[in-house]
Amino acid sequence: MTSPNATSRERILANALSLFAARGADAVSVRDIAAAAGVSPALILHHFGSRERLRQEVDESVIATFDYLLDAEATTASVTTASVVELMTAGLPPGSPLPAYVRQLVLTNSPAGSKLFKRWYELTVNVTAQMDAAGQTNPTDDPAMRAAFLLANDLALLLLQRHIEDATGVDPLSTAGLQRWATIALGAYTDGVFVPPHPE
Amino acid sequence: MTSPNATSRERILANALSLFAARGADAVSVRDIAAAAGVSPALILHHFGSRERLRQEVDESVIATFDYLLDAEATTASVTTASVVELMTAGLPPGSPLPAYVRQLVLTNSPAGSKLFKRWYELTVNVTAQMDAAGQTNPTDDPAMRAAFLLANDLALLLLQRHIEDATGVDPLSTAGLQRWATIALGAYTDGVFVPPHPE
DNA sequence: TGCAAGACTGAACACTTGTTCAGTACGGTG
DNA sequence: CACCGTACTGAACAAGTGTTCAGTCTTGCA
Repeated sequence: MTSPNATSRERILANALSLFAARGADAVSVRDIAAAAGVSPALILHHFGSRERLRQEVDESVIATFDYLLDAEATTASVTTASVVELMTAGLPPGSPLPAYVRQLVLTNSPAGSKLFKRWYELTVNVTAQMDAAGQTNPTDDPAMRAAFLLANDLALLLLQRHIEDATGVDPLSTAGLQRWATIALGAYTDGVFVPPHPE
Repeated sequence: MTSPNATSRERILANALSLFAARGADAVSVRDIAAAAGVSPALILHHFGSRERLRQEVDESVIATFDYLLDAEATTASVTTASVVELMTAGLPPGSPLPAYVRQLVLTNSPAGSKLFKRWYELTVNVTAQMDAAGQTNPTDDPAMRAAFLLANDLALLLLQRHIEDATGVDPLSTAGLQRWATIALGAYTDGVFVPPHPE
């Protein structure tokens, strides 16, 4: 899980991230993390002061990772889909605990979750505004709500991953699943899903 | 919160539901519920045997409520939007803790959450299949994934309510907010959001 | 070599948790 | 009336929690 020559501090952080992601931060004790990292519980308090500060530091590291991913995306690739989920699956190693951790962040009332959502929302507003200006979207008189709609739908895939996998039999975050999902989403957002009530 | 002539057992159930919905079931102690219901902690164990069985009973009552709502919807109204969120906001009293509880259910790995999602998924599959047969939808070769997409987008509104309210300034589950949201959703699903890459 | 600073631990602390249990109050039935 | 079952409580228990602390081991610098 962690490279064996990592410092104890780094091992604590990495294992805390994994455990928080898997079970939710409130369900993980200092002793759990200590056992996973192979250190004594007291060492965690020595390095981080309190359980809460460890949690905050994990939050900050996650936010920093996303800042890095967004920067990398902004410089290298062109603006393609502006999908947070695709950004994550493309930029993170396959077994990364980060998607699960983000799920926990967004669903609890943590300030880090609010920060991430707010950042993604502004990104969505900007991208859709650019597309508006380029004439690539159908006009709307409620761009704020439309951005929220698109972002929420994007995150829904992440939040409901398990349930969607249960229902359809395919992990929607796998390569194959994501492709099917993206096909549906793209089709829905361009051609629509329902036919207009007054055809002609 | 609860009618004063309700039995202690009913008061315990109602207060447990509210507290579970607000904080998440794992963050609520037996003593918390006892204090809210105005009884001793031991009485909760007397009526329900264990904390876990109380939790299960709350889950069952929530599922029963949704069964009732779905039945009522099926008999009275015609199939309009098949939106779970609209079903909830229309069929529940304004201050109901149920939406928040469902959020908790769906986010944790609880069997009750899986049960609800599976039920809603089948409902979505059926409704879209009917619309397919009636020629009210654009054709797709992946109806299973399309149903998952529509359902996930619907639930996203519920799961991300707080964040959407923070970002847009409007509670998307309020009457006004829901109307704006529905307008966006309907427009997106009929006319599309993005213009096709090859216009003509 | 000596010493200071940091990494690190085991044991203990005060507290909260779910649960048990003996016992009280009460309401209906024989 | 006596009796029994049920609702209900206060006190206690064992286990788990975050945190503290005195003390050991190691490392690098004077």
